[in-house]
Amino acid sequence: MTTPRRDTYTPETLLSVAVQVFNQRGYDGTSMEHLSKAAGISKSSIYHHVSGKEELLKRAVSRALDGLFAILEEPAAREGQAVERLEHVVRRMVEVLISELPYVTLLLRVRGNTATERWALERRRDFDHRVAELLKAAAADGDVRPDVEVRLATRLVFGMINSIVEWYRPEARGASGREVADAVAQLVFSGLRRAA
Amino acid sequence: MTTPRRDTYTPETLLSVAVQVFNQRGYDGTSMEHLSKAAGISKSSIYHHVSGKEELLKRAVSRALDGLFAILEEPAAREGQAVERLEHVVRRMVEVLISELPYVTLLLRVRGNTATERWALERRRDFDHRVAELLKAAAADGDVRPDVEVRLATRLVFGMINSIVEWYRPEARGASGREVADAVAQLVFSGLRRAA
DNA sequence: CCTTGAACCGACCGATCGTTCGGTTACTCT
DNA sequence: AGAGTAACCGAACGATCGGTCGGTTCAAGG
Repeated sequence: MTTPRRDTYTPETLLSVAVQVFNQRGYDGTSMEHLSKAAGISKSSIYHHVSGKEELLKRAVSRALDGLFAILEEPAAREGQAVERLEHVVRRMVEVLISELPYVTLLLRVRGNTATERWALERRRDFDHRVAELLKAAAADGDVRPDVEVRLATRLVFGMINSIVEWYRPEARGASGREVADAVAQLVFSGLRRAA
Repeated sequence: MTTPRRDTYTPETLLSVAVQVFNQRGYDGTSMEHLSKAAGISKSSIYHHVSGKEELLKRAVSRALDGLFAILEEPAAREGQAVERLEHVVRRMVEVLISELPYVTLLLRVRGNTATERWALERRRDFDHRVAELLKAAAADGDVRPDVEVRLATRLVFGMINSIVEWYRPEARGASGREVADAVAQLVFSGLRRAA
């Protein structure tokens, strides 16, 4: 049994510091010196916990991707009408995005310069395609308006959801995750759903 | 009269190359070596045309910001009902974003590490506030649904519009700027406008 | 008390960063 | 032909990059 002896860093606690700095300065704009200053330990000490800068990135984006993919495994995302499953996924995306804000923020900003970043981009595309399939199915059911192209609508909806990371600040307590999810669902579906 | 003698670089033509590379690798992730390779001239030759890396960034974001602010000066953005002016600004934002795609893309990705980036962020905030005022006025007129908070709706709409830079590729000829603007207006306003 | 090992550090590595400098080339104008 | 100059180059600058190395500190376990 290894009990934590004192207040010291683990790869996880170090990650939470690193992700904050990454999001503030950008991954490429963050040096190990920046991280060491923010963490309050020396540059070399960071390498005692993680193998390097890129492992921190990998851990961060993995956490974000795991949270998103888990949504697709939820019962409400797998059973029922496509349009209902879609609405559930949209709402849960907003909630996960907010609960894992710094990690998803970093994920949405990777550009593909390293192998890790390209891997993250690929997994993101997979997820996007899975959601696009849902929208396509809802369109086939006739549950969304037919005058906006499915492909285009998917991208715009993703754009709206993902943009939340650009302004949502949990400490400001302006709106809870559920409230934001409600607003997004309102905007998305009152625009998407065929008028009764 | 200075006629261009041969096919040589000017600050403007060099900028168009640089912005492409910036958008592919990220500003911080782009070295002068990368730029020189992409431009086909030596690293030191770049300094014959521009004062350095940051001037390229400044020129790029200025061009994007000028395009956006010009929208607010158009007659249709200054006269008439607030909700009509808002719709015009939204449509024109999409069109400018697409016609100046690489420059706006770069603008939307700056993080604030340098003085130029912070200046760009500040001007962006100014623009956002101007548009938010329009939405607020439309809400006061009773022309948008009252059950979604104005502040939140503004951010989500901006998010949807700005996200276009993440996927729109002019060479693919999937949809013209006007077609995308139509789709955005459909989604935004069928969700925003009070049912008749 | 003494060994062990996690946590940490300063000094340093080769590589690369943005930038500068002293030229050379090649075109225009007279 | 000769002067002037825009466009360009290779070499090198000090600074900083991500990462390594040989330790030191200190609490836990026997």
